[in-house]
Amino acid sequence: MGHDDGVVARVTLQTVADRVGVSRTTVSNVYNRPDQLGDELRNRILGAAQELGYRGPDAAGRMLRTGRMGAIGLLFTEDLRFVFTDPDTTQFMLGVAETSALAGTGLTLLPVPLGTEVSETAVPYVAVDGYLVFSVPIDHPALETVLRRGKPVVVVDEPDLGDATSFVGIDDRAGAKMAAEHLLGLGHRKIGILFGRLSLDKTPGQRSRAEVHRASIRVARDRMQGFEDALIEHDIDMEHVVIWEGGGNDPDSGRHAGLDMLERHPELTALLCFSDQLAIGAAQAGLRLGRQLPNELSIVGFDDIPRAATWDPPLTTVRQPLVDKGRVAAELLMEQIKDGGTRRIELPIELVVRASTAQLSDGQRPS
Amino acid sequence: MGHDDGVVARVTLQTVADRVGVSRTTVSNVYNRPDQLGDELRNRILGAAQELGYRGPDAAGRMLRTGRMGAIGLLFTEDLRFVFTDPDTTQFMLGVAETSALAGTGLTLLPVPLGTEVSETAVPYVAVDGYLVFSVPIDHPALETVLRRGKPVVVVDEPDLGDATSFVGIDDRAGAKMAAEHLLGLGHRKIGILFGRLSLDKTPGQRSRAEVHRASIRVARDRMQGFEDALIEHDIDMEHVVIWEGGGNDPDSGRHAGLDMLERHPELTALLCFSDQLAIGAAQAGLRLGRQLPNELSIVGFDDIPRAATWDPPLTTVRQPLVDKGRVAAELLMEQIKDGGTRRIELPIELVVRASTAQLSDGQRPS
DNA sequence: ACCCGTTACTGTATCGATCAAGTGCCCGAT
DNA sequence: ATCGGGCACTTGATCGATACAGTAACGGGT
Repeated sequence: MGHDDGVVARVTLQTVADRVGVSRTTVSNVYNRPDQLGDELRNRILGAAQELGYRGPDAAGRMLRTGRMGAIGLLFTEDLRFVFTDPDTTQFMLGVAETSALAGTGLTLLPVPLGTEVSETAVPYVAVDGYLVFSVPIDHPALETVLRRGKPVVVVDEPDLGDATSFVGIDDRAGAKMAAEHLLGLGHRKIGILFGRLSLDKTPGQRSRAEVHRASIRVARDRMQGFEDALIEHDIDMEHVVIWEGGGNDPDSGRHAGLDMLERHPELTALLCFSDQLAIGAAQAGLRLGRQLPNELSIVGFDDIPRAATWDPPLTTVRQPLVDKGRVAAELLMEQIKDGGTRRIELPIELVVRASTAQLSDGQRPS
Repeated sequence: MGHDDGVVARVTLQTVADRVGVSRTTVSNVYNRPDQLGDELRNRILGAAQELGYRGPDAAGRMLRTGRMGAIGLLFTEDLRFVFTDPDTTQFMLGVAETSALAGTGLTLLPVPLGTEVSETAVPYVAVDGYLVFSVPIDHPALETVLRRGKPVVVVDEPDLGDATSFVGIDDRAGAKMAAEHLLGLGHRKIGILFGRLSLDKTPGQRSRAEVHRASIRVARDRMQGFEDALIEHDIDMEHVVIWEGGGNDPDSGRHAGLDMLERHPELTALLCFSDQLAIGAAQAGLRLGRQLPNELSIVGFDDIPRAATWDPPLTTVRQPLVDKGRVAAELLMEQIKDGGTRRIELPIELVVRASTAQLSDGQRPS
């Protein structure tokens, strides 16, 4: 060995090659192109490898030469807990997992919880061929780190970085408009809007229209636009629409925010929720306050997570294909790793009308 | 460049070093030991790096030299769907994720679904410092592949490979004995046993005692032993105990198997289930057949997943610390990566009595 | 003036594998 | 007898970075 001794001599391709009396490359071929060798020699080499305790080609050496890492990185800015708990995320992951399994590549989870220094995570150095960025606010520091590495990147939903990366998302504005139009069509006029989070700092509470338009989370901004498109068309005075930020995208946040909203604004007859998770919480809040669903309070969600259909009452919602989103995102990444090209894909959405929304009843009409 | 040209010249440490007029090593130190340089030089180098578009040290090169990959691999033999869906697994993952985040290492998911060739997955080549093997049957081919790489391995639950690897598990035999003793103490004598899966080939149906003892899944064998320990102490004739294999570890399998068991053996007054997931299914089956729980049918689960406490009726179960299991497993792996030592850790278990079990009622007693 | 420790850097020796090109040989076709 | 071509293998170059030993310059203490 050289300067750094002290270790037991490692067994490498060369060791095996020397023992058998062939070249390095030939031994390499045993593992990578077994068909290029005669049977007899291959078995002889395999035997020697076994005997010497050779463990197969070293990952680092191979990576250095080939430039391929055999794994893709998944960037999350939530607590990793989220990945395994939040239904939108798990659905998405299912799609990613399917594609990556098909491609025979590993899936490296890279959680960067709020408050963690990016440099203390594996993000800057981890061996991956590309990154999947899942719904990360544009001002998150991990984003810069990932971009700086210059590897292929696919962004899902957030943020939109133009042609530098591939992008998968939906037409959030149109989806939100559908949801609002549905409620307006049922006669509702006093409609509340419930967001999960508008930016990285998450204090729950009422928000002004302007604040929402300044949100750092694009999806929130776009959906707000969609809601407005419909509401303005129906001559609703936007300045007086009740808007709330729940602080998180989970039923608990939805319940708390829902209680606040409905207590301070009992005139509301319907709620537009940013997600099904929030909608579920809001529905609980409605019930808690003695409102019958959907007759005394209509609720619309977003996403169509599995639970939406089985909830009581089943949620009216805007369906987006979450599993497909994961699948497509992973496919775009593989594509980009292979030929470097970036693409944008917009997945279809659809209004799913279930039992959580109803015609505005006579009793609810302002006299 | 050399033989394989055609690429735009890459920017490496050397490029930057040449530009600034320092040595490669000094540039390396800018990234890895920033404190070893004077401020002025560091900034000059950083400036040049920026200007040349240097993206920071290459992962492959670094790995080759240091031998550290910065990620750990998680081997699963189930569909990856399982990782995000099965509550036992997600709880476990939470613990793993916590520890790995603390250590600043990536988490590489390596699903090897049944029917997939191991060589077509990333398992044999992926860049990881060690593997976490989660409940893999001893005869699974992926296991050999992992072991052959000679990296640190921590096995969780299954299989027990002795001192070659670290091991985290519980005393399954004792846990099962607790569960059985609880039912026996309540007066039950006609007790059915419901397993999820005994080996890789998963056909549901009734099983003999001997078949269970030949199960390739150690946990199943050990728990069977524990059940027997208690039952035999209470003079139950083991040859006539009804044993079922559900085919999977989910509520659906539990429901189907539960229906079969109770229809063919209506004399059963209690069920010992391999997991809470199965117990939930079995409870549904009991209700479907018009049995009142727990008065007309007692059910004991295993694991104490979050849902067990909120199920109706809340499940009596044997608690094992699933999150801790993940945490401890990851810690043992880090330890082994650092100093090579293997250890065995047995986590504590505890019988949690809730409302799914009741005293054998008079009506149930054989006349 | 001398000793000795520290700081800030340089130079060299690898780490292990793969690729592109080349070599020798055998075989059938001309 | 010669040529072309394919097979089975070898040679030489290279991927990018870090560990470690070494050294020049500096400065405080006596």
